Amino acid sequence: MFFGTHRCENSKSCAAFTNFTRVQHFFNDMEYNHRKIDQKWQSKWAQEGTYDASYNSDKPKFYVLDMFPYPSGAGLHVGHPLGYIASDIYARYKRQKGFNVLHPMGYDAFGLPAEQYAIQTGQHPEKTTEINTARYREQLDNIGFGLDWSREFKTTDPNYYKWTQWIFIQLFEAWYDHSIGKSQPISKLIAHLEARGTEGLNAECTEELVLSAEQWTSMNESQQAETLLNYRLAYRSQSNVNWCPELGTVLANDEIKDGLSERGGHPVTQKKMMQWSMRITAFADRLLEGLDHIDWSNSLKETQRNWIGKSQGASLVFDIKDHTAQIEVFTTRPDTLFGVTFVTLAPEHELVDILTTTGQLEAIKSYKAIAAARSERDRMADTKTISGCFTGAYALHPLTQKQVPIWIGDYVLASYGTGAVMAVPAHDSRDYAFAKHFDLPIQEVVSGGDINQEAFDAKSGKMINSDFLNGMEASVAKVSVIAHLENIGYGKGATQYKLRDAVFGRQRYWGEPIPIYYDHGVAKTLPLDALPLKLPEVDKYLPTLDGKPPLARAKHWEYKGHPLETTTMPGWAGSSWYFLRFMDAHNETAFASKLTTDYWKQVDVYIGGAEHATGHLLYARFWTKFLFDMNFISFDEPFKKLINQGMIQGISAFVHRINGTNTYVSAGLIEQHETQAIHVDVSLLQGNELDTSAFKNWRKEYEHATFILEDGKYLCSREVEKMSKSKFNVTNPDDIVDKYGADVLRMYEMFLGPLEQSKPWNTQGLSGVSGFQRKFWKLFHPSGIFKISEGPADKKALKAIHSCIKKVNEDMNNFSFNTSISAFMIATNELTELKTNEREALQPLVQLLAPFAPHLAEELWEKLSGEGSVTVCSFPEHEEKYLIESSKNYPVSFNGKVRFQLELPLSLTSEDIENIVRSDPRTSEQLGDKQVRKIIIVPGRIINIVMG
RNA sequence: GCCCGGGUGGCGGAAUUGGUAGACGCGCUGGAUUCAAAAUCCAGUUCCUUCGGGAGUGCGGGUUCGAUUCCCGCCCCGGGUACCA
Repeated sequence: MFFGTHRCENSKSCAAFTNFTRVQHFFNDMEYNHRKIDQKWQSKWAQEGTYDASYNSDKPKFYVLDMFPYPSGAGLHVGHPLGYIASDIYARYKRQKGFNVLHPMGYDAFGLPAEQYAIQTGQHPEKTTEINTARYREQLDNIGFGLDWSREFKTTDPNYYKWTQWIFIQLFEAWYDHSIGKSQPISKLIAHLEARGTEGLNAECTEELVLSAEQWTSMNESQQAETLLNYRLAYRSQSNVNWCPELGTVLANDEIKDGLSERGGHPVTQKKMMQWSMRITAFADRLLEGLDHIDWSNSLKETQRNWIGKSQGASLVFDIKDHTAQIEVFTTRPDTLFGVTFVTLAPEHELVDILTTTGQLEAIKSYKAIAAARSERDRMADTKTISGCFTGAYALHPLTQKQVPIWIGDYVLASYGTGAVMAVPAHDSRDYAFAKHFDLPIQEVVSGGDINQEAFDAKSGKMINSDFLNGMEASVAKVSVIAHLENIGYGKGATQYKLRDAVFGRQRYWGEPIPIYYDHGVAKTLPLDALPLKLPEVDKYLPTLDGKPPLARAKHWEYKGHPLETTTMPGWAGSSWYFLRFMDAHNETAFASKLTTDYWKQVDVYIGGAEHATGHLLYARFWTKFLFDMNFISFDEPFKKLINQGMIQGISAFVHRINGTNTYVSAGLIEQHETQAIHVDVSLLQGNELDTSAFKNWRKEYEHATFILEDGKYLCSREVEKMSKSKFNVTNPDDIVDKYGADVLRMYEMFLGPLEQSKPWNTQGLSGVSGFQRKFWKLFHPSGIFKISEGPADKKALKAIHSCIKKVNEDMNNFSFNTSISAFMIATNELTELKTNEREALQPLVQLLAPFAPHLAEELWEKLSGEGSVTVCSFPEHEEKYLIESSKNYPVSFNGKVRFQLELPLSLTSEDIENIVRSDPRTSEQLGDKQVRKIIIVPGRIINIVMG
């Protein structure tokens, strides 16, 4: 030991000695100086552009991408970088494996929080976005990511959203041709209409139109424009929104709490509004089918499948007594048609007002008002409250001509299917509950259940009470009914999707302006040279007094004298194609050149949260397929492999205030009092113990707090929650980096648990990883000074290293980084014990560790005089010859319970093993007076003796 | 409600996918070192136990020589649910 010769003679000189040792630590290698080393390598990487990618390379390409962050005002907490660390490790691994790696980063910066903040403070969202992104960048840089920052952009950069707007225009100028299963330019549709009208047209549309060529050509410009909107992929139509009259704006479900606006607590109602939408439903089948060819988790694919919600059944119509109109319904159970005892319409259904009889007018009107006050989510979730109202009208059963009452009920949603259902209470639970509640008849048509007790929803059984279907199996009846309906002209087989067209317009300021102007009411797109259409200045970020969106406040919001569109694009617009922009981030003449998109192609590995399963991930697939159809890119899925990282949760701390007092009682004593739990900042705690004086200083309201202690301490109760500033349970990565270094943060985040799982953050655990790194460093500095031996390494050491290499390689492919880190710890512990110091053993370990702890690895690599940067050295592969075992310590079980161990050579056959086990004295001891009934031997695994 | 995850010591988690449950780390306990503390090192640490054992992977069943792992039925927690990102 370096300090072994120094002896402390008396207490006075000892203080001096302590100071001396600290100075010594600083000046030699004994302690790993993370501040110095992190800084050294981070600036070197930045200087040399170590992570900048280039598309012309003879190496194979590999594209690693993170779901880019929304830069919130709170800055990053330790939960945010989890996915970035994982992707960084993988990108570095791929680089060491000889790939040309693209790993960029940017910001998804449009969105509500910045707008809300702007409304509150009057500060321009651009300004706060600027501040927030700068802070994010600083925090990200601290962690030592191997990111290509030369490609950085924000979705709010006009140079970026210019191309978001351009893609919108391409969507506007396109339609979907089902006869070839592709998007097509609108000019082809116009040519078709001119030549043949709608004859032979198989296009995705809002409403099925029948037009002759003459009818089309005789239309005026605005009629033609209106007609084309029926087909365009970006189009305008009426759709339902949450309208808050007091705020004069549309609200997200997220902004509504218990039916009232979160801001101000005003009532919210459902309202129809003219809105820009995207015809994503045209792509439903391809979005479904494409899932079979991408490497995403089954759960995620399943979520998308359910969201798309393809169901097969029949579409049929009911005549209405004394009306010419018909009610169209979609059903997945046409076999149960004879069991229809009523028809239910969504309260918003367009026929409701026409059908309602005078006697029912008042009742229907007030029910509609009640239904409008409920959000769609409430209506779906609440299956216990049953409500509805009879319209007074009757529908005629298409097969029996029997009259069935027409009801409205809020369990039927206007946005799903046709907004009307044929109710078969005997075989559908929701219909059953409705029928029971309103005492409507229930007619059984499939045998097998007990309809007095509950609906029989099973899709199999024999048909009864169903005329010509009687005796058939339900699945056969289904086919038979559809054929019959087609014959009589009352229906046909149909496929229905739950997926709805995506509403694209937002009544907001902080989004991309939609590049549309209105020429005498006709929507027209801006020419390319007018892009980007920049966000205008406004006096306030609020709607106008007459309820128009904030952009309507802008002066001269017009193009060549024509008014511009005032809604903006949703958050998902910019994030639907950003992965393409990273391939060619500074292109001024195209969203990205074909050359670069052809080279980088899909994202090979995409990492992000599961909360984007149906939003972002579906829209990005949709836009990719569209751009593929239009030949702008040559692949039709954006993300080949996708990993969902879990959340890092915070462990919140609570103090317990005795109700109505300013006295706080320690957690163990709360049962004796009536208390309220209050969040307290976790930084005020040491373990679970509260620093009461720090608490008093924390906030004015606690200045005069008094405490009831237990064992002289004030203990807080703890709870795992989402990590969030408002819960005072956040940990800032900067603090960890400062105290332990970037590599410790990186490794600890990975060590916490499986990447895909949620797990709570516990700062105490850092010392484990930190200890590992010191130990690892010490292998190279056995007596405080760097030293490496050149001779051959011990056999045991080589075995330890090669099993570590093997494990890490396996884990790398499964993204199982937590187990890699324990493998590193195990190897380091063993090598420490073996006092291993040979290059043969230690150098590969540095190469292996480089993706996880790049700063430490670079420093050691330099000391080892490795060639170039460790970031491009090869990644080690294990050699089996070091791992071969000759014997196995068998567990010997009796009836499944392990009773003793038996060390045996692995070369033995089952018979040999059986003979040895039978003759072992411990076996007869275990057997007692029982007989061996069977012996199960799995060579290399276990021995189990069944006795009895 | 519906859809998708998850549940293993005091805590985060591991377990070759049916074969010794609790690797690795934290915490805790004891010891060494120290005037003392930090750091470091060593030992122990699922629970119960009459020290022979017994129980044990959310709960209740089942399949199997053997189940954390497979099957059936529940309970609890997290995410999504179409204008949060």
